[in-house]
Amino acid sequence: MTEIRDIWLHANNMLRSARQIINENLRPLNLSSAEGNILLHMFTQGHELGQEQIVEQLDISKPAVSRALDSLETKGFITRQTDPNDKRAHRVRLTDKALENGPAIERVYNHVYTLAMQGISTDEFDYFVKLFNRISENLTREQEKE
Amino acid sequence: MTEIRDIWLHANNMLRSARQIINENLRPLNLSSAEGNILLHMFTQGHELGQEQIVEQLDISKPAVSRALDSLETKGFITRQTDPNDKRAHRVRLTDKALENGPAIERVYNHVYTLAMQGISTDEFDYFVKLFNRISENLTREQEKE
DNA sequence: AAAAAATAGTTGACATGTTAACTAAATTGG
DNA sequence: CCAATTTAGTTAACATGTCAACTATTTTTT
Repeated sequence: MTEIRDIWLHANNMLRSARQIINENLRPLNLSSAEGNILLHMFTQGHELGQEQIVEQLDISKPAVSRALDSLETKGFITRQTDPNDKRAHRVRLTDKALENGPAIERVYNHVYTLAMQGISTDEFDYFVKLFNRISENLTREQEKE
Repeated sequence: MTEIRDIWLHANNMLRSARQIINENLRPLNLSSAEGNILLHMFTQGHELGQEQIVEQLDISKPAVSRALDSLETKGFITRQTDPNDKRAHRVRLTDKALENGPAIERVYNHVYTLAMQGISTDEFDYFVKLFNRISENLTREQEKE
């Protein structure tokens, strides 16, 4: 019998497994999955972004982004500069080091996505995402009320 | 356009929202969601379980279960006794206090499940869980190889 | 039966996230 | 134009989970 609670088990399991695979495959590059997530986003969505944009687009809290960027900066994958038009804001930019490693990093993520989708058709996948979106919105909407 | 990466966003968002709602609603009972998850499981799956069973059935690591049970024991919701047939193992049992609060706790979780499933039919839901199960297994299988 | 391997649970270190409280800068509305 | 509010980012505290290493038993192998 299908239990609603199974969704939580599956979701947790999917995220944990993916994170573990990503961490393992990023280790040779001296990157964690939290850091890789941000780099991947910047490769595809913009080589220069404000921190606030990263927070919003990746839907992660400001402190989590702040710390991941600290670490990425120390490791030489990004730079942070004060935005001249708004001295509160930081422009985050990918370094050459990041760009050189871009293809390798993208490969790690594509590997995981390919694995996850084995045996699932595009139609099925689209439907799945659509349903997931609805569930996710159902909860977000309610939660904002509280 | 539907992006594979959206699944991760939805999954994270769903789990976070649900956790926050549950935490808020369990707070008056002096329980966290990590603790509530275990109690809920025991209400429905067995008022007396070995720790190892909890680990397996909820798919959470041994240390996480061990610590949540420490806290539940301190708060008086469970007791732990050494299994007479295996002195390594602990029998975890719900206390009267837990049983009294059972209906309230179940209500919190049912509320979240109901919210999440708003506007989604049973058929859609079954299909969703089936697909999720496949994705989850795809990753678990691979990850075990590494 | 003794040595070796497996199992149940705990502890420590750490990964990744959150909220709350703060600073500094920008914006707004009286 | 300036007091009040909002916004970008950081820091501290903590929630929840992981893995690695440990203890204490039990089971298996020889």
